[in-house]
Amino acid sequence: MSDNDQNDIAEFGQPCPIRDVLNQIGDQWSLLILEALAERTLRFNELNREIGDISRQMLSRTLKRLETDGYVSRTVYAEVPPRVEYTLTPLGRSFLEPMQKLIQWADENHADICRSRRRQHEQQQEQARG
Amino acid sequence: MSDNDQNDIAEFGQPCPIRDVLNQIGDQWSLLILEALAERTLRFNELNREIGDISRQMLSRTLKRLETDGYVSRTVYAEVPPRVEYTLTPLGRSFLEPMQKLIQWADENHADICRSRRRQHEQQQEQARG
DNA sequence: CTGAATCCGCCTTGATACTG
DNA sequence: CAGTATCAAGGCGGATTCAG
Repeated sequence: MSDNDQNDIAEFGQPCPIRDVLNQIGDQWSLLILEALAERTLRFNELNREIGDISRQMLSRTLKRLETDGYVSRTVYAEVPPRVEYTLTPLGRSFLEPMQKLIQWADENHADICRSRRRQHEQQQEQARG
Repeated sequence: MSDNDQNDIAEFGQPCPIRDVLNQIGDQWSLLILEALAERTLRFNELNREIGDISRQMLSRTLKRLETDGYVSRTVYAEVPPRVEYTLTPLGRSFLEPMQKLIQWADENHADICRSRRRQHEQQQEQARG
């Protein structure tokens, strides 16, 4: 598999930390999952219902990656029917602290961003007509 | 004209603020550009050199989107040869404040994440052999 | 110098169906 | 219940070329 050391960068992360982190959690679903798990431990299908519009496919993949990176821990109970619980690790929990600041910023400034988009869009329209 | 003419939701933003923001700046280059501009105002080719491994194509695209969203302002000087300067808007500057916290977190925890990846990877290797 | 336009490969994502 | 396998589609990013 990793017969050479060149693959290590690809497998174990870029040298730039923030780029690596953003690549991992900047996708469609990771943050939503982490926030859902911030409330409480959840099972697979509970997460599925909680998020609503995620497919089991993507939920499974994203959870696996979050687990690989150490944000989430996965516990399997030897029961019938099977039960698997997902919960935040300390790392995942600590990640949400700075992220909350960013979420707050997004909430406060999203309207401005949309306004800017609208304005730029209208200017382009005018230029197109002019 | 543009790469694609999308519908209003794509142009003016998703209803969820943080998802919208992350989709915009969570790409390969946006954050690097914002950080470069946090130091000082830069011209197009200065940015190109500063970042190093970005193509002019992507630099142009990303700058345009950052301008559209209001993070960056673009000033054209009527000179020969042409000169275009990019600088952060107040919005862009305010965005970097919470983002700095996240960058700091990434710097501090990146090693842990890589360690976790390595460990998970080795466990999978063992399971494959077992 | 500062981009825009075009073409193209890859990766992510989604839909669907199947397994234990 | 908790996933995995497979296939198809679209977006992202890169290389190259053209333009003002």
